[in-house]
Amino acid sequence: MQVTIKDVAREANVAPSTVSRVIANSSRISQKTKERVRQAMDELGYYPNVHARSLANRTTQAIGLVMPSAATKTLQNPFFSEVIRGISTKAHQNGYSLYMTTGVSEEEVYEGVVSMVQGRRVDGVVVLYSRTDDKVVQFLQDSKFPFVVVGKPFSDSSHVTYVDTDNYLAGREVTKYLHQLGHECIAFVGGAQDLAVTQERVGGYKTALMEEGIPIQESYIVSAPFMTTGGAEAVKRLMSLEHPPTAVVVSDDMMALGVMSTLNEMGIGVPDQMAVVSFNNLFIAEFSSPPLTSVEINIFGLGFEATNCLIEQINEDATPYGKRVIVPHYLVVRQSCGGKSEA
Amino acid sequence: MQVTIKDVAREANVAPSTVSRVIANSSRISQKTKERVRQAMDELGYYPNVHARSLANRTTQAIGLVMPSAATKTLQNPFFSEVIRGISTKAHQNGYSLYMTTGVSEEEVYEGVVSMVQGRRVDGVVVLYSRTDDKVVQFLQDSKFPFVVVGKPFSDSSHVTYVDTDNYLAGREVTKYLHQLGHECIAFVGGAQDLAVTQERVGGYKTALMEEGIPIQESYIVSAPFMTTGGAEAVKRLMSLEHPPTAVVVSDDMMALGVMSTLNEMGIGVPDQMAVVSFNNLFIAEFSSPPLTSVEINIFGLGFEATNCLIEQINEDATPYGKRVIVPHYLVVRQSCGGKSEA
DNA sequence: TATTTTCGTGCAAACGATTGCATTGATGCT
DNA sequence: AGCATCAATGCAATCGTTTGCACGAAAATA
Repeated sequence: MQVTIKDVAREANVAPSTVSRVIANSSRISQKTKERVRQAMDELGYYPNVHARSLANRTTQAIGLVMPSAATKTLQNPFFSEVIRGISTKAHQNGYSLYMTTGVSEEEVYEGVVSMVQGRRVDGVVVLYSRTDDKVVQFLQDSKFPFVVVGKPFSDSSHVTYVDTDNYLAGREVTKYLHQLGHECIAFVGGAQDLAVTQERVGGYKTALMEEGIPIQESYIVSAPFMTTGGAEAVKRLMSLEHPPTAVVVSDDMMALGVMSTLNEMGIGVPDQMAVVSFNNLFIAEFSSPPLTSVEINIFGLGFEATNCLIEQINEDATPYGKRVIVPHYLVVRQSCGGKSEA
Repeated sequence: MQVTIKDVAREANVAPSTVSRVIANSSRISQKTKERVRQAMDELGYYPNVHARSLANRTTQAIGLVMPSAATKTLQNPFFSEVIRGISTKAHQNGYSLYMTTGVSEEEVYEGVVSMVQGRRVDGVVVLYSRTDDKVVQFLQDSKFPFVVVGKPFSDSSHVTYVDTDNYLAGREVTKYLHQLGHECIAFVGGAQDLAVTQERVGGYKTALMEEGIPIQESYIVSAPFMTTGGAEAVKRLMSLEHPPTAVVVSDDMMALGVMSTLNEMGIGVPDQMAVVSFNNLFIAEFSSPPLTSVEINIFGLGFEATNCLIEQINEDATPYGKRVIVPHYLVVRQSCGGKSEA
């Protein structure tokens, strides 16, 4: 069926081992032989069998992707497309390809990861989320398998390498930005509470308020599942308060879309009656109306850097100390907060 | 290092072959032995090595994904997240996992596919686009490798199985819809011309005009690369015509966003001064302003069905006749065309 | 010229499973 | 009791590479 290394060897009048060395471009083979073998290779249309190769040298040239358990819903957020784009770019540059399993339940995802690791299907793993008490991260750490997480891991974060945005800082900055625009009643709408992002961003938000001498009101802090629809409920809850806020920090552009759409239905104008600022600066931020003021966090870069770290980790055999990479962010001012004048 | 089948065999006092048969749940092994072996397996924490397995039984339980060459830009369109979501769901249900290579040039993608197929890395392939004269499809067909394309393939489409929307019909329907709303000057803004989608949709558009007795004006048909930014140029060109259109059919929601945003800048109101209808019904359609009237094409379903066909094809050894699956679509009326009254 | 290095290559044993065929002991049949 | 049948398991070859080691010839050294 398949053209094997033996066929090539026969054609070129050498031993299979020689062919193998030619593939690896070993310096121990003479130029002349190399050429002869190479010619035989493309005459026969030879392609190495990946599995035989992986089996023999215990390497796969593939990296595994771990998505949040509800892969189903989650993949809808362009965040993931974008981070995968970053991962895939770097991976491809280094001759790695991508491998992904999905699962509906958290348990399924975990099983997927285990069999991917134990089954030696990949050389390393990048984890695309980070939540409290996550079995996956724990497992990877215990098995001393190369991995990096996008986002800040909880447990023992000093020993795991991760790449992240400084979400705490970003949360603080945007809150201060709103305050500078004159807002005193600033609310926060966040995604799932067990996600690191949410916690960091809300932490920054609180700090900013404190620093500005504004009391923190728990009723101003609402959280909802990470999608557009969640925004609706959040808004309704906020607007039914005795003193509704005049500005809101939303933890994700997608959710901000939901928030704005609901505000619109309720006849509340953005930015006149409510300022909205959010995070991620997805392409939709530019085309919503009004266009969203949002924090550009360079999602592509997160994926790219993560893969970079992972590949480093795969290549060094020493289990590395946890390394952390912070990808810089900046606020992109559009129209959802008014304050166009602000730099 | 790794726990192998031999370790399990030793532990359970049987031969490796018996363990293998237990894994495959062969009926030739007695219940008693099965249990003993299974116990040994999880005592030792055994996981089969995927590559050894693939090598021996010439199967991988993995499906390859082929993205358009400019994977880089393309992945930004939520279309791909969504179709992958469908693919991944079905794949996972049947114990397959996903494998993707990417490449920046068309040539790189092609090489990726070839080595994925010849290297026996996957059992089948789903191609996520279809353009004229595509080497990839040609190659897959020549190698008699199981594959299915999402979208309508050009060459010899009778022999390749594909799943698609009836884009021709959809194009015709939306055009008629606009006509029913009273529009006579209807333009078409499409994506890359060598994509099957574009051609089909514009075909339907033309047919509808003919059927309604409206002459086709070539200047009303513009095409631009498949993203938001392309929309801007298209609009400018259309609005500088002597008789600008009063309605426009846009080939993709993303592009429609660009179109609407440009119209907005130019002070042209939607839907009052320009009706806009588009395709795909991405989540953003719901949250744009005004919310987009768009054709729901069930992208998830496209991916899901495609994978279904692929798996069928993998399991039958007979090379199947090209099978075609058309996933139904329907118009979701929102506000970008006005005509709320229309059913 | 004899002896050590170096260079280029081949041999054969892994890597960790699967699977056709042989083996064995028990059972059924006459 | 003798023989065929059958169920349960083991043996060993195979899948297509890689790689440590051995080997002969050529080059370098003494």
